[in-house]
Amino acid sequence: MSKKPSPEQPEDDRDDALDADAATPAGVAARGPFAPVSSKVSFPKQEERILALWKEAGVFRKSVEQRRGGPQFTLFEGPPTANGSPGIHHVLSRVFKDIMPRFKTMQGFHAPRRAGWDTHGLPVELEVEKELLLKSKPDIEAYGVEKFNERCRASVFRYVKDWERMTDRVAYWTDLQDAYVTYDNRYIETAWWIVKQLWDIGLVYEGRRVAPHCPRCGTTLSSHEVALGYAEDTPDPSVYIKFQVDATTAPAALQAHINPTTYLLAWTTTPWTLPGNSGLSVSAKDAYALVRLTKSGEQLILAHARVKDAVREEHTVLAQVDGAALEGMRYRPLYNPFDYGVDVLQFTTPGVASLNPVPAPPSLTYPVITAGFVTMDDGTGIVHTSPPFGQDDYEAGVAHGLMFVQPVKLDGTFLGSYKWAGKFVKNADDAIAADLKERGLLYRRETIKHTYPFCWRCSTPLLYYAKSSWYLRTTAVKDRLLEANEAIAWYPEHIKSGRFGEWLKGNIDWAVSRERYWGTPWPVWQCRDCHHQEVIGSRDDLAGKRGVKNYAPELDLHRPYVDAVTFDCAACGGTMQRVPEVMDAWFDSGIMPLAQWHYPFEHRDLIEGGAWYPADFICEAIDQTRGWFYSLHAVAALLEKATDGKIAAPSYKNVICLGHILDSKGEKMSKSRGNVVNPWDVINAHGADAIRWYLYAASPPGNSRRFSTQLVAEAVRTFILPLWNTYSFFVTYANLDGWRPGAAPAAPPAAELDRWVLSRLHTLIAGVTLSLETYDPNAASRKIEAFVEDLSNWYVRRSRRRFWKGENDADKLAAYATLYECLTTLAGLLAPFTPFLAEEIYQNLVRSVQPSAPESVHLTDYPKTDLAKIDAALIREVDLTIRAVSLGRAARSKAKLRVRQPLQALVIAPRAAADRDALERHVAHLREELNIKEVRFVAGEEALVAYQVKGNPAKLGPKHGPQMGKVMGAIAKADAAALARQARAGATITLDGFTLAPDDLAVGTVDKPGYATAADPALTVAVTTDVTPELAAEGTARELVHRIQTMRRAAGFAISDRIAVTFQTQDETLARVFALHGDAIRTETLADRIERAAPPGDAYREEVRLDDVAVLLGVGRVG
RNA sequence: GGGCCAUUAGCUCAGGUGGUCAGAGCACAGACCUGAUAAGUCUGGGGUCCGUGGUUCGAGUCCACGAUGGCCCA
Repeated sequence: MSKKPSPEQPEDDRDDALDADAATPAGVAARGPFAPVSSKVSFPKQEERILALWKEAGVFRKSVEQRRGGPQFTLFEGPPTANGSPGIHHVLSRVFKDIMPRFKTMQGFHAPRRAGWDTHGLPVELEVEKELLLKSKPDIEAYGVEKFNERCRASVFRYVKDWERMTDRVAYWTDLQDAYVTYDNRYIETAWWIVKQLWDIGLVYEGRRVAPHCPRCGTTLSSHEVALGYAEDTPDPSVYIKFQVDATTAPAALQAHINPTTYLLAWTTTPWTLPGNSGLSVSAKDAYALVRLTKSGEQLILAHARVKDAVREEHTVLAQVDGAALEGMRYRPLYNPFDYGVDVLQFTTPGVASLNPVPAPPSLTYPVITAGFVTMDDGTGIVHTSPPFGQDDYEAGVAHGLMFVQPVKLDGTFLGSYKWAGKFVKNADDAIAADLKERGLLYRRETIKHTYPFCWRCSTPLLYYAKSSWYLRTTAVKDRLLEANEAIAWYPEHIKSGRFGEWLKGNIDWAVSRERYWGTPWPVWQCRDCHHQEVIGSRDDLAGKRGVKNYAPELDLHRPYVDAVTFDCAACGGTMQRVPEVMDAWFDSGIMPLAQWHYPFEHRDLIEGGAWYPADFICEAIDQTRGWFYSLHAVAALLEKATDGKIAAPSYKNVICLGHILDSKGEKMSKSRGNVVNPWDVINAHGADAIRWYLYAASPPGNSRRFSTQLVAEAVRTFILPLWNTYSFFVTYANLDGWRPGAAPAAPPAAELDRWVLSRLHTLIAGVTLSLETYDPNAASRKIEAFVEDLSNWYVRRSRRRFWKGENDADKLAAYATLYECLTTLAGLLAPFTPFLAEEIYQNLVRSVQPSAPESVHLTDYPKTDLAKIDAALIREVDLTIRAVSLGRAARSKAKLRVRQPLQALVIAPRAAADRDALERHVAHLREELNIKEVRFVAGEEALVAYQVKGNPAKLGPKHGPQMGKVMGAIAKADAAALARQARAGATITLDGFTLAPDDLAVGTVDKPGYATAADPALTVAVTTDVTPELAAEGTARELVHRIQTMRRAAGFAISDRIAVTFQTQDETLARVFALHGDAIRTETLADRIERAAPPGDAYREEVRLDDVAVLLGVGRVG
């Protein structure tokens, strides 16, 4: 091996990596075409330079534009809110959103991407309330809705610069300039249009729903807010109430036992809801008992299973019936609302949530109903039901046509003429209990502690309160929701029928209005006089109304401006005024497919032509199943019905549903815990590619994942650096040789190594493409990792001498062409994953020598598999060879024979004949890798190892007990090889009358003298351990080469410097090594001469010991 | 209280349809190799595959119940 003259490697970090036309750095006389690549590189700095290049050349725009005319690939951006700074979980979703359109673009799809911002909603209002120190809705109104909404509008883009910087820096390619914004008038107009379409076919209605309500703030709380305010161990009354039965309505089975003091016994922790009672719920399938209290003679009806806990006095069970039999039985109200001046309404048509006033009947009774929510876990199995309070109660009221008695005002105080009128509900509990006790209707009273929600702002207990709300009748399209879900490909798949499917099955109508300020105004106008209602479907619609006032074309459609617009009532001529509600911000997000284009007022072709509807791909975290995933799906199904299928469901075809990012301890990241990872710390330390690669490769996207900066650093070490080193290696040698890519060689390369790695490469292309086409970036990235491992640790290692040799023969050129193909193909494959690294490699390896090539890797086509280059058999053979090498190293290690010491033979005993044939084709690699003179094959491992068979006392003891000694003795005396063969074959062995199972024996192997072995299931590999004086001398010579090379480096010589070597030793054996192997040593170390002499004064010298023999070595530059 | 997911080595994770599946990487320890050198290779220790029952000739793998954690709902 001869070393060619070479320039010194530049140490500086290159600054012109991307500038293919830049002059070669001063002082570097590279003959090759490639910019030198330092193994020390700052990836974050390099990425910044690449960002600048993309920006300058407009690469993103070009990548989209050049595919115009290709099939469309549409991504819907789930709009984030920019009123908080982006965290690592936002990086996660941006990165997974990014990869698919990049991949599809390179496959020829036209994939325009449009950003969007979610700008409405309670979180925005809360931020502003906090800033302005406002505490309630009255506070906001006093401050002024106009000014309040101005502040909201100003705050939503507070962190938009941070978002844009992060988006740009992690290379999430999306059009931020043309982002859609949900507060835009055009966006709102589309929202109105959609509501109108749904209204016209009866999918919109006004109803009530039970919502957590803060009586002090006068507002509904979102579930998120409720979650903030739960207090455990809240004491509350626990009362058992007696409801007097109407004897004539009792079921036949009980009739005979009913007396005038027979009661239904119910339990509640909220006595203040009792005046609103209008029904008692029982479980149809459970047994109920009529019990007689011995002492008082009173009779109670309650669940049989609850008698023991609820009735703690002497009693007898008189009769028993199923809950179902109690249905329809009636009882007298505790408080007849007609006597207390409270409005009485009723769900007059069971199943319809519509309330009508009812007149007072001559004698008022309420019914017993059956309901699914009744359990036998606590209480009496009879549940006091009050439709104005509690979701279950309300639904039961609708289903059974119960009366609706609301004795409590929104501020939480009682109205009417009750003794406790004007009191706050919680303060009325005692008065009500006392009143019932006085009337003999209180059976028992205790106090319990349980978890109860309080307002997180003012600590007022929340009331579940039936409030008026606008609904979208999603239940009318429930079947379509389920059916269309079948057409969506979910990743991971379990979401489809699991979390999302279950949610759809339990579908209830969507309460879509909010009594708030900063949101899309609900487009219903109502007549002040006759309550006639109209929905406005567009600005023109509003402008054209008869008698319209306060409307102008430039009108901001938000509150309070839109509230001022009135027009004449078509029914009575009165004044039509907008109702006060705004829309749920989830509705904003759900209509985004149409609203981002101001459909149908503009861009009809984009939607109706199918380019922008439905989406091919969306991607968000799992918490969106009931958020955006649902709002999109629900809007699609409703619109499908309203447009006769013109806008069809589903509105998206593929979803990657991401798991959450947890901290390194598996806990949720939250500001209060202080365990939030700032994405910038990670980006600045390791780069965006590192964080991207980690997120793709570490675990399947649907799993929640523990995150730490440490793990990103690991991704750099295990993947990015090995790839970078391979690339750096290639550039270094290609430049030394002046190699440049030419026309691809027509014939397949002669070297098996080349054919092997290309076969691996093209298998990889097929695998990665398939994985990405099935939305599995995780599988794709793992395949790439495995390939880079093979490329770096087998192909390059095995090929190093081919690159290093002096002459530029065909073999060397083939090696260059092969490695070049691998690296440039990897650049293409990696472009959607690690866009910066891919670009760097592409710019230097392709653009620099091929000015006509596309100016960015992101403008190239995705690599395509050449099936002709795939040789599956060869891949298996090399895999076997790598394993044999690994075993050979293990065998050497066992015998403590370092690889620098040549050994005579490697002996392989393959189990399968085919493996022998395969390995025989690769003996050259085995010899070189293991530093072995010859490779031999033997038929069975008996030539290499002897068997040692012992009894396994743990197994044999229980079976043979006292006979153990005999059994062990028999085994010891028997033929070990024969026993081993039988045991390994899994046969039952009979020995001296004992029956032995295979695992009764412990089979060990002992290397035969002269061999060290290592084995895996397919191969046993041995090295000969005899080191002859000749081999020893050769080993010492190699050791000397190594020491001299190390000294060259320590002395700071250049790779190509020629040297003179001197040595001094007392040991004649060592001196003979210099004599015998002097030529080899000189060649390897680029030494002109070797002399047994003292080192000259200017030489670099070291006293070294080789196997306890001292030698003074000196190296000096010559010439 | 309900639903979905996860639980495999100290850490991060692989382990289609039950049959060498007890693995990889990192970390740790020891050794080796090396002009890709702030890389690389090999070896080793370390695990009741969360627990308990069940189905089966056979269970990380299927079923039931339970525990812990995450998420979404009550």
